[in-house]
Amino acid sequence: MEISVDLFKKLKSFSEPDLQNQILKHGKILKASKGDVLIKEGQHLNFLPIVIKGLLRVYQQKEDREILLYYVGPEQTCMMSLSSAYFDYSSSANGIAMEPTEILILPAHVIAEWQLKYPSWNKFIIKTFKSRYDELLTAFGSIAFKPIHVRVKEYLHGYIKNQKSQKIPISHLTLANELGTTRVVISRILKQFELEKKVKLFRGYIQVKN
Amino acid sequence: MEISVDLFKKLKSFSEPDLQNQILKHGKILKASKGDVLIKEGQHLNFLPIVIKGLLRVYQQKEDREILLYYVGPEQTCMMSLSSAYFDYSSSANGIAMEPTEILILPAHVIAEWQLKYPSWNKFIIKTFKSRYDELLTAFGSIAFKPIHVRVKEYLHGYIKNQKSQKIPISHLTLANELGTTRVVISRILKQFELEKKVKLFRGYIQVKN
DNA sequence: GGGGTTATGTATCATTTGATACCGTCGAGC
DNA sequence: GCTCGACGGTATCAAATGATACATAACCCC
Repeated sequence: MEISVDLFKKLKSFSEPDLQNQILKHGKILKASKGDVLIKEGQHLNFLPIVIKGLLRVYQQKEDREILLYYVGPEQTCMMSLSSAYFDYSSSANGIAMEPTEILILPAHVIAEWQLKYPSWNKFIIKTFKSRYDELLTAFGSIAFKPIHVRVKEYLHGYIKNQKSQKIPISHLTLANELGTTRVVISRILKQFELEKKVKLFRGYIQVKN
Repeated sequence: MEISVDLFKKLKSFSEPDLQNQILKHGKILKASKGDVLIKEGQHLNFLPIVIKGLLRVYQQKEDREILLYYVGPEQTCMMSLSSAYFDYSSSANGIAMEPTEILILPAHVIAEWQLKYPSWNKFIIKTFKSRYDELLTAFGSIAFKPIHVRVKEYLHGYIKNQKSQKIPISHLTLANELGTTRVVISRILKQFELEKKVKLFRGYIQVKN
């Protein structure tokens, strides 16, 4: 698909006209449907994807268990790809579209030079590295020190804080995959929370009280 | 302490003469003794430390448990400080000198502009971000999916691979702190390994067999 | 050699987490 | 209505991990 200048209404991080021209010249737009797998573990990536609209979920997998690393929302890019693109490494995670998602694709060979030429690009990259690192560090601290029921609680609270809604549309199985555990464990913990009047459980969603 | 040009024999990453001059102009050398705490959780850092000689250990702590994040060796810098220095955040980990260590200290306000001016500096930063991220990701995967005895085994093998020695000078307690668990757990696992003829245990060190 | 400190061995017990199995319910689609 | 698959509840059991306690041994320093 062709790119239009409208793009930069959505990607405000890239302010320099020169950079915008470069992006228009080298970039492509990709549209992904819900459920499309965009990145696979072990795969070499020679492009950098920047989400314009929608949401990607990036996670690690081991046999039948998986664990969330982070989400990539609009104006963000994916750490795995960034590493791959700069250093020709392969990805160590999987990425899947959670909803219909529009992605700007930039070829790896152009972005290294932008790093020096365009301050806003540079800042974007550094910011991405830092925020992804912080997220991962937080997750690491949680999994190293906190019991699962606390992580569940924090997940729920994190959700309602972001979405401003007490109603969390997630199945027990999905929640288990976010936290790297199994469905039964989650069901048990949620049921306990319900007995403690902290939540109310429904099919397909969880209502957090007061 | 004053800086001399000799420095750049040890820090080969910084090749541009201009950058070297900048470093000479703004940098200071700090000497730390074994056990000196250089970074504390929550602390604001307005400088970036680059290790010249020696070793720093960076770890997270929670109550009486701790877990290793990474080591900072010669020619490397610390992720926490990097984040702090670029974004004026506070550190979310602790850093301590493991041996007598010499550190180049650069004030935070100068490094942001170097990022655009000096390609070798830029590369250094990106490389640091990437390798720290990869380390953390590996650690995260391990702790999420692998039982402790496997992590112990991998720690031992990682050590002998780096140090080319089958003799690992570490106490059970220290090893427990590297992996985020407790001494008794480590003793139990190592004893099991010994019964399986995989290692031989001594006071203060572990001998890995064949 | 004595005294204090650190390192290690080990037993016991509780708790957390995970694996397995089975069942009932709900909702979509026919 | 019926069927099928996803979802959730729950019981049972096993394994991993952690907490506590105590004993012994090695080492350091004086």
